[in-house]
Amino acid sequence: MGQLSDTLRERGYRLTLQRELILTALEAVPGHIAVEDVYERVHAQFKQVNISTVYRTLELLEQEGLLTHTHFHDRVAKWHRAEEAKHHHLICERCDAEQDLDLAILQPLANELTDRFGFTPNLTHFAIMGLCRRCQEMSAKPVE
Amino acid sequence: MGQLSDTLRERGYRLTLQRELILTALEAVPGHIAVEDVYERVHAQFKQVNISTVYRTLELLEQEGLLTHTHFHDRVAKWHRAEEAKHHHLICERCDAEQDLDLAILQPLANELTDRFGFTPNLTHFAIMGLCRRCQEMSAKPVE
DNA sequence: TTATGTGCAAATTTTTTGCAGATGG
DNA sequence: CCATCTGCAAAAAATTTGCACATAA
Repeated sequence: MGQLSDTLRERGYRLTLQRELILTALEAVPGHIAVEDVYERVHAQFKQVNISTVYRTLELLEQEGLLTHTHFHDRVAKWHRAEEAKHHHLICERCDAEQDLDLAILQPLANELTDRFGFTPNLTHFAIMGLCRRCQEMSAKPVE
Repeated sequence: MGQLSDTLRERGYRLTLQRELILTALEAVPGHIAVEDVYERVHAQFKQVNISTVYRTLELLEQEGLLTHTHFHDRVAKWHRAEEAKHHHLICERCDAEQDLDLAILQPLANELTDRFGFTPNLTHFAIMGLCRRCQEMSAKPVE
């Protein structure tokens, strides 16, 4: 089916029902997703799936370079497909909206960091927090 | 003494020995510091200080806008003085070295995000992970 | 058949909280 | 004096692990 499962099978991993469900859940969600959310989606379909299997599968996928995780302002890990690493995210701190961001827009900054400091940024783990247009307009008129 | 304690006192908070020690520890460390590290430094000097006091003090300082915290690739919160938010950090994923980064270098990117997407990035919480020059040179010749 | 994967329950790690007693101003 | 802080111990939240059993290939 999905691209992730193909890759796993090709590399000699077993395709269990649990893994299929987890992979499907990941493919259904465009942006970042917490372990807990993966678990809920999977568990809704198949009760006896355990959350430790979710953890183990995500870890496996990360080892295989298919997934990465980041931590935003809280301590909960958020996962997303490595393939999507081409376009990164602007994440609104207030409403959690995610907007895609093309890698190209970060390139000038990346080049400058390399030129000036010899530092090679890892843009795989990259998301910029802030306020989206809508929330900013709302915060113009006081709400709370 | 330190600038942080002055500010706290001015705002009507009590300056306990615990707080003094925590503030001194924070002022002694330039970059990011984990709760555990603050605790160790403080605890070394004054045995009966409890780690929950460290948590509570850091939280208070964040409320007062004197400190911020971020999460890097692990789930442990890393704290740093808000005053230092003017210059951000390049952090090496391999050796943990931190290099200061002037806000100015991020300004073109910030402007572009605002112009193109109406998105206002929160540069308070900003650190770029990657490989520093030294680690990169080392990884040229295989080590492991 | 059997190496790999899973469920379960218990352990770890990081952080938070309730409460009774201590203390700065 | 007394509102604010702290220590302690226990709870919560997120994640990891050991082990016996299950199962994809």
